[in-house]
Amino acid sequence: MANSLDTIFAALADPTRRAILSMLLEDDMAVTDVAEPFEMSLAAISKHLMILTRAGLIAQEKRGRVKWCKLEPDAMKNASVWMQGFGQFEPVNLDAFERFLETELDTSIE
Amino acid sequence: MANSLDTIFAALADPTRRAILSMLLEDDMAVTDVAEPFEMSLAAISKHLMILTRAGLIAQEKRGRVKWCKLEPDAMKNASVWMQGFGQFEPVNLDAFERFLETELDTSIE
DNA sequence: GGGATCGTCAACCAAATGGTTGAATGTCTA
DNA sequence: TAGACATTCAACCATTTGGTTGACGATCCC
Repeated sequence: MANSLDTIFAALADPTRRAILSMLLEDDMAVTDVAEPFEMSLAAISKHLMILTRAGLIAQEKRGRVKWCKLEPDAMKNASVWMQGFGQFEPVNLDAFERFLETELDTSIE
Repeated sequence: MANSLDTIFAALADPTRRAILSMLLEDDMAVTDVAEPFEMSLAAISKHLMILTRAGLIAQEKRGRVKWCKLEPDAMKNASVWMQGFGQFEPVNLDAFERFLETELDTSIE
């Protein structure tokens, strides 16, 4: 089944894929542009994007020869609901979130 | 680093481990009792518990010959904050959460 | 002490994962 | 039409993962 917790959490477990999601938070991007900051091959990034797509975390739309990737934030909702059942967390702290993004990008883009 | 998003999401990606966390939501349990509803070996469950412990999602404490496992809900907080940055989700729906638990237990305990 | 119980360790195995390279496909543009 | 560009496919490789079994170290209790 698509959007299962299995595939969503597995997709999120990889730092490269989380970095890609963070990048897409800014704007939609073409595959080549997604791949640019990473040191791995374009084919590897293509595989990562396929995994994110199968998990429902992003959507890909081909226009001409360019395939655009955009965030699909609803897919994380199931997982988020599941997680929040385990504790009452403080209201979302967006400052903390932005610090996460910075350190994540620093450590995963290499 | 312990409690990194890598290890937390990887730990959550396995249905057996999520089922274990759901069971521990009810009460602390000994390793043998955790293993009881599953069809796999005790050694396999022991490995799963080690992965959950390394991720910081549970804590294990040995009293006598029995090792007690208890939920450590704070560890999910980082991951939850990270996820919520990607969208404004509705306030937590605990009914939906309980339905998740039921279907998850049905499909992962075999 | 001796036997049952609790849990882990070690060695092993099959399958999945994350990466590579090179060829192939499709599309734009001069 | 030819070439450049965007992306994926296919084959391959090393490592990790999730499971098994059997032996082992503690601990409880008679």
